[in-house]
Amino acid sequence: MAKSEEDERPERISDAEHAVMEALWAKSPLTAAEVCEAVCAERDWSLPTVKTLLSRLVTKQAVATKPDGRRFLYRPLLARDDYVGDESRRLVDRLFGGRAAPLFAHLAQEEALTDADIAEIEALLKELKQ
Amino acid sequence: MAKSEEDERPERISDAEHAVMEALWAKSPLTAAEVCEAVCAERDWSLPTVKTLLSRLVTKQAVATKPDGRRFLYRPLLARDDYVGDESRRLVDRLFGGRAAPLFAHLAQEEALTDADIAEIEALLKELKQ
DNA sequence: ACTTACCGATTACGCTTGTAAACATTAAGC
DNA sequence: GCTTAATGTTTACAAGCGTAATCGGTAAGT
Repeated sequence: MAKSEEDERPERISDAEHAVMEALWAKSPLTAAEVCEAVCAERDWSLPTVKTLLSRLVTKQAVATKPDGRRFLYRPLLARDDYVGDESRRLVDRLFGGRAAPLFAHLAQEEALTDADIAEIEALLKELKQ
Repeated sequence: MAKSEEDERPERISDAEHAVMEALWAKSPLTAAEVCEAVCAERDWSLPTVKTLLSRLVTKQAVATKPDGRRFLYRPLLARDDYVGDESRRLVDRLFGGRAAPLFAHLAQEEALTDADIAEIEALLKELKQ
């Protein structure tokens, strides 16, 4: 295994592509038509658009295909947790110098925190501290 | 005032543009050359690149200019807090259905929370709860 | 006054993204 | 067997972005 050079270039996933990923994370595998059923109404897309996005995601190795008769079944290769973690960290790094507390302060300030959020975060903190 | 149609289209700020904004948020007003001093080394940019980004930011009404002799002084029009708030909310909306608690769960999981963060968040929670 | 150096403005150019049409292939129905 | 409908592939094209060179004006030095 001396050769792992052209390997993992994490290739950012665009906004439109992300919508497709969400559909596949919600349920997979799906055909292109099924993905369209899940997202075309919401985003006002046509089936060809979804197909383009799916191919790009395949190229980016974020989605895998398995032939099923004449068509393909699409399945996420990238785990949602990984994606979400990467994106969150990117934001925190870019805007808050990598520290989460100021992010929290901002969300609190904007009243983006519900009571449930606060309770949940408290519970998490308790766990972290022990 | 019946006419406020061509008004505020919030025009997303790109990644490169954001770097320029950070320089201006750190200190302003600055000349183009001074902005370059602040960011060109880091991002490996040339002065013309910075000038392009500055013009685009002016077009997007995120930066204002004031003539100073033959050159311009650049100053942020968009407040950092507003920008940061918008971006944070966008992320939370897109990835966590608008709820902040799952974001924290993720950051905690990735050990992106330092002890200082935890202490700070606790203090904020205390304030929020009262 | 003439040249020079410094600026903003204009133009450039390849890449990604959003959005899709056109094309090719093939399974299925008549 | 031939047509049609479904499906992936190829091509398209405008807008945004990253990165920058060039142009044109003008203040400053000589």
